[in-house]
Amino acid sequence: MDTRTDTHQPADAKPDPMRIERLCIERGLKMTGQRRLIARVLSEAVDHPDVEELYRRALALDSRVSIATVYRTVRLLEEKGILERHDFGGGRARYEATDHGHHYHLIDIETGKVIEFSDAQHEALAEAIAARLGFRLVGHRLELFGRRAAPEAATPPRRAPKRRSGEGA
Amino acid sequence: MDTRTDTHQPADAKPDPMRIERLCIERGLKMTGQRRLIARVLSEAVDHPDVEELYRRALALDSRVSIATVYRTVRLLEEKGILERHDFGGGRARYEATDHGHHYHLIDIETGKVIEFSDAQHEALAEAIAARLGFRLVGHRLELFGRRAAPEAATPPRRAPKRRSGEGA
DNA sequence: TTAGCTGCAAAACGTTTGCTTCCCG
DNA sequence: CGGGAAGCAAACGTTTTGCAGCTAA
Repeated sequence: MDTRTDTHQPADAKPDPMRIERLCIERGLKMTGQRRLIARVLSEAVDHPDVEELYRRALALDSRVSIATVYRTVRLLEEKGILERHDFGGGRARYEATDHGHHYHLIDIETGKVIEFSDAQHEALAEAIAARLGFRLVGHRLELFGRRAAPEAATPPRRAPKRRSGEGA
Repeated sequence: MDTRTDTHQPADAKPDPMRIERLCIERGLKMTGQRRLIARVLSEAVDHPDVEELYRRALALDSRVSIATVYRTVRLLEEKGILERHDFGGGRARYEATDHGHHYHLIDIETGKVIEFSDAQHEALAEAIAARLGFRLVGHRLELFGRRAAPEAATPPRRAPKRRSGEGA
């Protein structure tokens, strides 16, 4: 992790459509057709889709999946440490593969877009704070909520989510 | 906010049982019996109770409240900026008064206990990162998940919450 | 062969809401 | 008095689950 605070959203995309499947096999998971399908959708995602979005993408490739299986699978993969669950508000959990390094999120409160960034300085600070409090850091998350800075003109209005602060995949 | 990373959980407790009610009146809210009751429970809380816990505490003082009112009230107070909602995992929202300064949370993953701390250095860093990404920081949250450091002997086992990573108020 | 996965529909969960009655201001 | 608040129960949207049948290993 570098000191530079760099964005890498659709930038360095996921080149390998079998990344996740490989991870599943590594952890000894039985690979069924639908798991392979969901794994592929996850491998190709460069965003933070929720279950419904994953289901939609999976259906587009093969209609023989049910949303219950998507739920069961993301849960399984989360338990196996392959996926990370996020709650960015909006009431639904959103997922992301854990295999592209630890990073943080900046949520654009106007558009709901999530920007990823990493920051070594912050990493160190978190570690230091935990130590000072007498803890060994196991995990941490930093979420910034911001508005695009001045330069731009006005920004388009936003639709209100059911409740909470949310966005949409 | 000072540079020192200091804990202040049950430490500087809430001395004034009418703090929240006063804030409500300041913002022009109509004060009913149940709002006063809920405000009092909130004023006395030194933790991060969820709605059910608030309801339980309120009931103990006066049985003439319904959980629907608790829900409506926390939502109202959140909109008014008097309360802050947190999602520490566990599937239910947890609340905390906003009137004791911006701070962060360290969640002890063994016990589920939440420790509050503030850190000016981190505050500045968050601001800087947002600026670097071209955003004006509107809000941010930092959550550390840790395990009590070595010195202690073994730590007691944990009960598993329904799902997610959660804890309990 | 069989442990374990899938689909379906129903249940569970936290939370919101429609409606009527009640009360604060 | 009038507008907003409370209580109840029903509705909601997301997620989990029981069960019967199917499938990877």
